[in-house]
Amino acid sequence: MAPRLTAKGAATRQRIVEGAAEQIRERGATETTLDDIRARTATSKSQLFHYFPGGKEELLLAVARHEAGRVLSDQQPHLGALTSRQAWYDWRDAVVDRYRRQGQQCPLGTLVSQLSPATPGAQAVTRELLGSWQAQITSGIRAMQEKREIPPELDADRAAAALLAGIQGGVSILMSTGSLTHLEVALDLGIERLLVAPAPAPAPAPAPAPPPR
Amino acid sequence: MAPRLTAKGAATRQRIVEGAAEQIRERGATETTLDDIRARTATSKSQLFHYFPGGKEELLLAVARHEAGRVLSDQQPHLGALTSRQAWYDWRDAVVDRYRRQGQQCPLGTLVSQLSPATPGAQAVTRELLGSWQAQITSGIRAMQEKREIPPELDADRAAAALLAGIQGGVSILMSTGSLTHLEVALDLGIERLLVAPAPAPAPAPAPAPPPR
DNA sequence: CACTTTCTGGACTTGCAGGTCCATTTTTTG
DNA sequence: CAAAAAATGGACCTGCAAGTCCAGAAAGTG
Repeated sequence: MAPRLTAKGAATRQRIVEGAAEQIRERGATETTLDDIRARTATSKSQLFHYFPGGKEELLLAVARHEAGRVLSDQQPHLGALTSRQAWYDWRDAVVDRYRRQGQQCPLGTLVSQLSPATPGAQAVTRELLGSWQAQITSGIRAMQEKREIPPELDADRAAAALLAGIQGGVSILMSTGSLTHLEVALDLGIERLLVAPAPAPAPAPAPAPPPR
Repeated sequence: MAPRLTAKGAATRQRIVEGAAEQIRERGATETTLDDIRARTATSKSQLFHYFPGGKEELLLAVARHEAGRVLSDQQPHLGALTSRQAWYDWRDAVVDRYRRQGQQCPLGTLVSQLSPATPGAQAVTRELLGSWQAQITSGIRAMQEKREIPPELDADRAAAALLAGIQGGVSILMSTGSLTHLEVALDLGIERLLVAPAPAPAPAPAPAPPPR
């Protein structure tokens, strides 16, 4: 079934995925045809189907995987080591920068929406991306809690989920309006909420009764 | 240019928009063809182009406007009167409920991504929706500040922007993974942050400029 | 150096969705 | 009620993009 690839074959396959990713970043997934990809990557129709027997859908899925990898790697090394206040601020800047550069193109967004709502493959890719992203934020929060830079009673999982949601929303607003401010605000306020109390002293905090719910 | 519509014509046009909206909610924008809409609304090809001379793009734009209206009206009356703690909690529930019911279909999301990234018309629709949404949150925050339920030094605009970003992100994660928890967490933590300090404030508090829009 | 497998080129087929056209019916208007 | 304007039905056209096919070149394998 799975034909083994030679070195040359692997290179071609790679070239196709990367070229398709570029094309999609520039023109959007719906606007991208197999012929566009063919032209840009200097390949023939048969090569496309040779490496992606499932046709366009399989190719798009491969591109989605490729782009998902980029999303996380573009945030490194900060995201992987959120162990100091400075690291958090650097990470924040890296995220803002990445999306400023990317502008209004959301490769992943358009991809998954093109792959129809709930293609199992597409869901798996986003699920994995979001899961890994959130896990790294969570462990950053835990690290800061151990250093007493974040209150230990805070629920790291929920805080990470909220922060990730803010980022996602900021990005999605960037896509649809072109404005970067929501992403910035979501990150700034989200991080500020975490790091605001550097209290090394677990002194008697006269916290008022927490609200219902 | 603009042919005046008779009562019958307006009704037909309306029927087309609503039928198209339903179809798109069920099957997604990319999967919806003019023939699907034709069949569902019992119209002919010429009617579609009679009422939407710009073809599919114009029709999709009209549907987008229609759906954008629904997004806000589904949050009323809570969103329009965030003037008590209870109103905020009710609003929160209304939002969660709306998207729980909607499930993994995001009419607007798929619509704007189908209308290509940055069609001016599509941008205008989302821009207006987000603007109005955020403005209503902002004035809710201001109202609570006047009642001393939210600290007056808090920047209402930024807080509203962050909250809206959280909601958007929660929805977008719901679309791609089917999980509602991020939306819930974003709302819960976002509101909690605002309402946490019910400080009754000292008497001679000089009223902070209450510029109610 | 045979010979097998993988890789490549590109012409061809196919289906379908968007869009056009015009004839006919219904409604409005004076 | 007659002329004009709007609404409707549905056949038809057209282009394009996905997918197929097969023949031939290149690369590995013994």
